This record gives sequence, C-alpha cells and structure tokens, in this order.
Amino acid sequence: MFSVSARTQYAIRAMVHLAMREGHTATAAEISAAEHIPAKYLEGIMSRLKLSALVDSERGKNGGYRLAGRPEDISMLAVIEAMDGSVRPVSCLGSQTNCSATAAGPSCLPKKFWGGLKEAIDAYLGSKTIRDVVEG
Amino acid sequence: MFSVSARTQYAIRAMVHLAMREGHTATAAEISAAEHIPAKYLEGIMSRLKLSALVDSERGKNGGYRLAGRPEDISMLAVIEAMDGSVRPVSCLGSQTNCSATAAGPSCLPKKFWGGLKEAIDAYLGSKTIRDVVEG
DNA sequence: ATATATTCCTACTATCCAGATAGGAATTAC
DNA sequence: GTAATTCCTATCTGGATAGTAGGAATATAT
Ligand code: FES
Ligand code: FES
Repeated sequence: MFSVSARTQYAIRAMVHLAMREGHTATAAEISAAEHIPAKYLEGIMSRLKLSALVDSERGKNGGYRLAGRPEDISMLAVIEAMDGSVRPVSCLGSQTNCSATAAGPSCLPKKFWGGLKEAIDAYLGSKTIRDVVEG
Repeated sequence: MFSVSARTQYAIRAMVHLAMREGHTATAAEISAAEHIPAKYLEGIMSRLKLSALVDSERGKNGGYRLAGRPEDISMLAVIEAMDGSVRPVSCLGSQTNCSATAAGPSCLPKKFWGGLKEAIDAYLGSKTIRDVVEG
C-alpha cells in the first residue's frame, strides 16, 4: 500500500548523486551506471526534473546535469511531485468533481479524512530535503 | 500520487454504512445499492473485511454483516490494511531484501527517509477511526 | 421438506498503466 | 566535421486493478 513508483526512486537516487557532485555536472550515462538505472529510462526522468526546474542541464559535449539549487533548498515533495504529480489520495481532492463511484455530493463523509491524509503526507515530504537524505 | 484503490474507498463506504446501522445487520446487496458499489465486487471486499475480523457475518436467510466492534475502536489503518496490506512505500521496509534496483546494501541512503514517511502515514491513519469519518 | 435468501468460494476477462526500449534530431565542444 | 551529449516521439509488454460469472454452502421461514 502506498508504494512509490520506480521512477520516483530512480529520481531520488539521481538527485542524491548530483548532490554529491557539489555543482559539477554529471551525465545521464554516468548516473545510470553508478546508480543502476536503465539509461534510456533515466533520460526521461532527467527531462522531467529539468521541466520542474530541479536540475539544470547543458547539451552537447561535456554537457550534463547539475542541481538547480542547494540540496537543502530542494524538498523531497518537489522531487516526488515532479515525477508523479501532487499527492492526491482520492481524485476529488483539488478538483470540483466527486470520486467516480460516489453519489454523495458535496457532503461526502470520507472527503475530510482523505484531505487530512494528504496534509500529513505533504507535511512530512515538504519538511525533508535532498540534504536530509544525503546525510541519512 | 499515492492514490487509493477503488477497493479501499468501497470498503470505507461499506464500513461507514454499517456503522450507521448501529449493530443491525445489513446485506451486501443493500450496501451495494445504497453506496453504488458493484454487487459482486463488494462480496469480495466484505470477505476480506471478515478475514481481518473487522466485520461479523451471518449466512443464510436474514443474514448479513455488522461491525465487529464499536466504530470508535476500528482504526482506518486497520480497514486500509485489510484491503491492500500494510503501508510500505518501498519494498525493502519490513523485509531484509533491498529494493530491486538498488545496489547500495545496508547503507542505502533513502531508506530512513521512506521509513519516516511510513511512520507519518501510519500515525495519521492509526489515529483516525470509523467514528471520526462518520462524524466528518 | 422445500423454497428462498444469503454468505462464501473459485475462476475468468478486460482494461489500464508503469516500466522499459528504440531510433533518431538538435546542440555544443574540440 | 566528428564525437558526445541532451532532447524528442513512438512503441512494446507484463502485471495489477476492477469487474464478471457461476455456483456451493448455509440458514431461515413456512
Ligand atoms: S467524493 Fe471523493 S472521497 Fe467522497
Ligand atoms: S534499498 Fe529500499 S530504499 Fe534503498
């Protein structure tokens, strides 16, 4: 239950790898080899991280990736959201529609419960940074 | 991200329905109609709830289901675990093996981070009961 | 006894999506 | 101009989730 996608785990390992480079670029191929992540799959991951402005990239020879900020300024929530979107236990949270099979309308009982879960998860993930993970 | 299975949502609605019956039995067919849950699918759900001792059942004519305890004594964590097992963001938690693609061995950096997430989720889900959901 | 209502059990199907792969286009350093 | 690299688009595949089908076991009412 609540298992995390391989993509997210890969992304975190990649970010940790970049953090330990302290500003120096690392190529996708290098990260792939060091962290045992399928090379072509990792390319897509790095692309998403770039899109969310969590990493900077340089193309061409001697190119590569580096963190877009200090490790202590990049929250784990940001990394995870870059992969799989925001935390949303049920689809009705953050949108006007109700969960498909629920006829309950605006007074659906479990809705607050799920909202509380989202807040608890966001609070934890938002409080942790890449640096916290690197330091163990 | 972290979306909950339809099965779990169904199970919670079924438990809430039973809670509002205050000890009187309700048949699966009744719950199915009231909560808009596919009848045959709900049977399997009730079976799991029974297996985890969250509901009692009576077979035959005039049979049905009732809560196995007071609503305030049944945690949401128990209901959710009955459906989809325990909260385990990464597969290495609670078992000796490492996550498939991770070569890191015992010193895997993200492991503590995921453990903390599990604790945060368990703490929230464990603190809420069926009664809390019924009362909104 | 028999009919009826119910839980309980096993198996099957369909659909969706995460994970992964393939091939190449654009860009930059030397 | 060549090699190294990011970037883009398309496609395949296995396994999980959601749902269906059919009936066996069990209890009640009449
Ligand atoms: S409508 Fe989303 S939980 Fe009820
Ligand atoms: S081995 Fe499970 S998170 Fe690293």
